[in-house]
Amino acid sequence: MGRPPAKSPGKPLAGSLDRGLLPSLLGYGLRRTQSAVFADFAATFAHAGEALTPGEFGLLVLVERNAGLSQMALARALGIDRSTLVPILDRLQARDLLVRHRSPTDGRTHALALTPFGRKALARFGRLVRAHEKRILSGLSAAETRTLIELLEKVRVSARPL
Amino acid sequence: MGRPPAKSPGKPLAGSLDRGLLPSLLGYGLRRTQSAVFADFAATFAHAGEALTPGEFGLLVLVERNAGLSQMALARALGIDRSTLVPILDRLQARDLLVRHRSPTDGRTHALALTPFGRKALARFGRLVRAHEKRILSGLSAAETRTLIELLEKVRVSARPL
DNA sequence: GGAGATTGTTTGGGGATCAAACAAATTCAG
DNA sequence: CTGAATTTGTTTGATCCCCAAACAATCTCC
Repeated sequence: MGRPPAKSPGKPLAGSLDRGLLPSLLGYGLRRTQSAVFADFAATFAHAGEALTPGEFGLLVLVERNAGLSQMALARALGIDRSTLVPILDRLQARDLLVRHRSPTDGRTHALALTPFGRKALARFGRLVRAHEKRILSGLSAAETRTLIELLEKVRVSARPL
Repeated sequence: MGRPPAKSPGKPLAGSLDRGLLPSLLGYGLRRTQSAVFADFAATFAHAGEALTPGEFGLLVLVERNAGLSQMALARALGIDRSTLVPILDRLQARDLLVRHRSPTDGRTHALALTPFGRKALARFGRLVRAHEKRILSGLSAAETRTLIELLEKVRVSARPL
């Protein structure tokens, strides 16, 4: 069988693997960057003694800015199933960050809102997120940052609708 | 009960929610874009009657280009724990895409390799991935594509609390 | 009033992820 | 060479995310 010129057999060099075409793929770079950013987010919060995921932060911001919204509306905004949202809200509610009020106008829905404690916590979280963003963007100029966010949006609209 | 002609204060319009500062955050845009790209990837494969995740594709490419590597080396390259890799390889092996050979030089390790069927399948997968990449990048010029991948890499370098 | 739709929840089924414990094999110290 | 330490793959246990289907409570519309 036509074998390429013999390489050192057995042990591939630690750390440096042949990634083939992967580095040229946007999807690959996106996934790796996302993973690194997520890790930086987690580290930023852990260092401050807080615990929160990017998804939870986004959810809290949405609830703060749209007080009284229903779980269905929130699930739709997050792009997840309404049944997926239930345990997430359970956890946030157990942490006293938000509450499910009964809607006075529609007995089926829950009106979501931050607790006073949740509002204070979110202000704290927001400061951590800004510090985190500042760090991951420290290698980019303001113009590059704008370009990056803009290009990501362009990609998003070209991808198939969910 | 007459239905109110105007919007009552509780109901935000479907789809348009106040996202506050989220759209200005790179992490948020990254997460949403990643999600859309993932959905497009899945749709592309489903449309062709194939089933594969981006992670599985990356894994198969790594094994193809580095035949004989161990599970530890692969896990390290993927940035996941070696115990996480086990069920993933089980599934791929059950689909006859790859095999765990016994290493002749080190009885502890498994030498991973694609099966002949796996190589043929990966060639097919590669064509689907290129079509998928072409679509998600259809809104960008070649220069913009290069810029995007380059900026993502810059971010990855800055986000390194690992 | 009653049929049909909506909402939140529960249950069941996939997976992804890590940590800890283990057996088998290798490497290393003495 | 022999026993201790390390490495590798696996199993188990714990969270977590995701969806689909079924269900009761509630609302809407005819």
